[in-house]
Amino acid sequence: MQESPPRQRGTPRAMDAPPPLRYISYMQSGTEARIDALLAGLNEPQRCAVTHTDGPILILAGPGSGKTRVVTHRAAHLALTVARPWQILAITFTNKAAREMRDRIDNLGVGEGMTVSTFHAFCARTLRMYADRAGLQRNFTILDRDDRRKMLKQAIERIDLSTANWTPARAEHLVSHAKNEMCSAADFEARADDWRQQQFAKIYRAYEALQRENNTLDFDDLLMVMADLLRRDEELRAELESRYPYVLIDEYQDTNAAQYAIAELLTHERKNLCATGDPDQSIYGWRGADIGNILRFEEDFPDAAVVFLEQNYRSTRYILEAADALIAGNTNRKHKTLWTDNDQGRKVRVLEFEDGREEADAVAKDINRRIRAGDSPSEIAVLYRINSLSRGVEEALIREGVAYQIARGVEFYNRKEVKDVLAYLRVLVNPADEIALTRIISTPPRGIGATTVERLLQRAGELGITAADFILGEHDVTPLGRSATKVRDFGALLRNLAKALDLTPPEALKHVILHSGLQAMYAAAGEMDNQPLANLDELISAASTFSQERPESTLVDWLEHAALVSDVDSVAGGGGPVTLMTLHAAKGLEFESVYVIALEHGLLPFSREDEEADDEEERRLCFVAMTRAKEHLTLTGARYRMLRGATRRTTRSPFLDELPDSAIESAGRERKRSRRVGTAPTGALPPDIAEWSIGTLVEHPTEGLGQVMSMTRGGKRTLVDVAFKAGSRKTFALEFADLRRVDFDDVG
DNA sequence: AATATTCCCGTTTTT
DNA sequence: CGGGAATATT
Repeated sequence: MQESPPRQRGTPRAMDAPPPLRYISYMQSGTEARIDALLAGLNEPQRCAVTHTDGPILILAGPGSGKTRVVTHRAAHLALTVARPWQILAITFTNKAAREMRDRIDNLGVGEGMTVSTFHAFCARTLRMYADRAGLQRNFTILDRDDRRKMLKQAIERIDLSTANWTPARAEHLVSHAKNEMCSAADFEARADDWRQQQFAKIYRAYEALQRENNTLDFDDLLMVMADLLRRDEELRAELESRYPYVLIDEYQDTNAAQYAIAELLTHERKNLCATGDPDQSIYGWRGADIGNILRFEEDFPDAAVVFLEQNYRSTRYILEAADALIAGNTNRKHKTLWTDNDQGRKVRVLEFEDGREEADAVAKDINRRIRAGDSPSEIAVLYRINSLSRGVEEALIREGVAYQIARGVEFYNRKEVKDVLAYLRVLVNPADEIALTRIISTPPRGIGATTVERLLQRAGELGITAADFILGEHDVTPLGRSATKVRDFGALLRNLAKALDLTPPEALKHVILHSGLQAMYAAAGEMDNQPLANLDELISAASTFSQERPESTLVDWLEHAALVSDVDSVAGGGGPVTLMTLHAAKGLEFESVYVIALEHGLLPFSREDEEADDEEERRLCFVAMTRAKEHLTLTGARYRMLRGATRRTTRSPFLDELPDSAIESAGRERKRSRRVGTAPTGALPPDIAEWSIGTLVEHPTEGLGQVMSMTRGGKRTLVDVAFKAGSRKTFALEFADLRRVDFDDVG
């Protein structure tokens, strides 16, 4: 998380009322020159977005349109005119985005004191600060996905439901979904209208109870509880709004109901909400993101300024044309007219192969060829829909001798050794955290097994205390049977480790790693694999960095940081190798050369028999992938694909048929006879007749710009008569014609 | 209580 | 096919 400390020297305390906004808008000398510098080199809509100050504004930013630049310059502009830096709150989804934004604002030299944070980090920090008002204990710990599953499993067992019908994964999905909608267990129970939902309501309720007993929150709780608190506590809501009169939310298309509520509540009076995003890049619907939030913005915030950033600075014309044609197939969107001044470039290649191996070989060879020709490996990426597709490419790259990295393979903080240490710290900070306790009680193995743990938990339950309190409190351990002394020894160990609570995060880590026995355990295994110990060292240095950046931070702060950060900052260098990653992971990145593989029906667009696919989201995903490419874009597929050990015949991705002939060059499988938009096998694309009328401006690949002179609606098709600027006049069947609507949307 | 074995199941995953 | 988790050994 890139947050500023809550208070900066020389600035008012966090909760002091800010000076009246108009009063501080008097500019200091030199400010005008700095504003000019901020605006230099911006295009017209970008400038609009940057100089807008009060009231709601929606910045619809196409891919490669310089959004981050606009957002950072806008924040800087606010700080130079109507606001003080510490009155600005910028919220992102990822830590990476937060860091980037903070760095770039810092470089502009006016960001001192600004709060730049992820949604989750902001909520966690605020909830801890106002724990009493939120009905929480200040030392709550944050559950990750694995922990949450374990706890759900306990919940299911506790209410004696068979886990066969209720897998923790299934329950997790439902709980997460409910929380994203801000639906508590009680709410869910109230509206459960069949037996199955009632069963689930019981699980949810039991899970809530367990969380309370363990003094934990899961990721979704951070948002839901925060939204709920802001709703209930008007005084606090108003306090936060006056603390942060200017709020900026990035990637707004990815907000869920809880995040939407938070955004709305934080800006309830002043409406100083700046939302940036792109509905066409909404790819997290399955995680609860509601694309409707951004599409409804103008209704939710009447009088909102709307700025379209449509000029693309990233990709060649061919790439942009292909991507734009694809996304035009969606109906649930805000129409943008993407354009670029960049060169036409090379056509998008569509290559089809016999099988996955051939495909992977060809991709690897092509990558090798590029690198030999002098291209930088770090500017090359291979993208795929599902992780299991990486294997074939990896093997092919190895055969070719090309170095690669997989983005977000095993996340650092998810490694066993890291979670082990964190579990120790969690128990020290929050003894009620039973998930962490049961993890460390036999890590390293100390002769305490499942049955002993069972008895321990039962005995603690009888006494009405937590298991950790029982162990720490030197209670009578005889009811635990044979392993009683082992438990007593473990209690002594915990008391020794508790010294870590008075140390700085890195020192606490060192203390725990050494005295818990983890050091010895991993050293013994070190003959085979010394990675764990190296990772622990890295963990310590990450904690040191954290401590240096925030000298006043406590162990609780660092644990929170660790829970909300998925990866330590790797040295991002230009000299890195070829990158392999999922389409989702590629969002926000760009590469000179991009290969998107496995464009096959069922894989991209992804679908499963039992679940209905969201083809529009899949199309957005493909759009996101294509628009990562700056110079070269290659789309590949295979006639036969081995998946989960079985080889199957594939069907060409319907998305390929939606790309305009003019922008692609194909090789491989025979093309389908008709590849026109209107007859794409998805059936998703009968042109929206309502969007066409006499006078509509159109573009044709060979004829150029034109205007609809008349329309005739026949039985099955609609004929349009178009007069072209070049002088010609032609009649087309709208369903089959390669006509594109040209729009001139109002800007700002 | 710790280790070997089978068996089961399978998207994407910012936090 | 391959990883994780429930189950069978020692």
